[in-house]
Amino acid sequence: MEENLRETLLGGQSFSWREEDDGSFSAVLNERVYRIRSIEDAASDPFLHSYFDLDYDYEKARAEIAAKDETLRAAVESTGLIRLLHQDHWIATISFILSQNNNIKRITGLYDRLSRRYGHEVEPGRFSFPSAEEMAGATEEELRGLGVGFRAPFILDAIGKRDILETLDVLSYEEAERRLMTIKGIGPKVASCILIFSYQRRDGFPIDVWMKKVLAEYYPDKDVSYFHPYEALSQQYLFSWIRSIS
DNA sequence: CACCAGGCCGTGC
DNA sequence: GCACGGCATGGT
Repeated sequence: MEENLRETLLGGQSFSWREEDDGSFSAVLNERVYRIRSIEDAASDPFLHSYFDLDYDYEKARAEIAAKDETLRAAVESTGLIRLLHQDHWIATISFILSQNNNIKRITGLYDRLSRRYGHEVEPGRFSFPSAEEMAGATEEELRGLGVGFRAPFILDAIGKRDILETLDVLSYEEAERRLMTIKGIGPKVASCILIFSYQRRDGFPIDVWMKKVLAEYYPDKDVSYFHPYEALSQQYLFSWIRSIS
């Protein structure tokens, strides 16, 4: 089966990527614009090599997930190969604070507005997502004016507690989650997304409104340990699948 | 008009 | 500990 780059980039892990009219994908990351057509384009670039987690064997993981049960097999076969991105901590933190009680399309729009307002232009018309320092002068009124709504104070709290993000790598999942949740607007679901998509914690298992449906309907008598050791990747396949058939 | 979206917070019990 | 209402905004 083939690489599903669209699902990896646009399926809710990241809000940095745009699909161009010619079918390529582009994003402002690492102080430049990246444009790629396929995963092969990432192999020669050190930043993208890490970003796309190219050293992990996703074919093997995918095969083992598919062998677990019929639901996972259907999810894996219908989706193709998806990866878990290795994103910047700050970008992931703000992105998933924005994500609560929101939809992917609108999250992407808010991400763009924050970039245009507080980031800097690395190419004509292309703005970086702002660093915590670039956002440090933001006010609640300003943020609400961009449309973030009730998430404005959460973003301000994250700005003030940004140093937390540099302390999580050495911690256990539970301790890292606990520390992330001291930031307002970060609960278990948002924390799990940050830890998976930015800290390579493959044992996270985000449960949002879509996953509640999947678990209730297909795994009523199971708990998360059932998906071990592929909790995060299994979740991502199930998330993509349930949305595609709903 | 209602209900929903990659939920969380504050309150009440 | 768990249940519940509220929450900004835009789409259906």
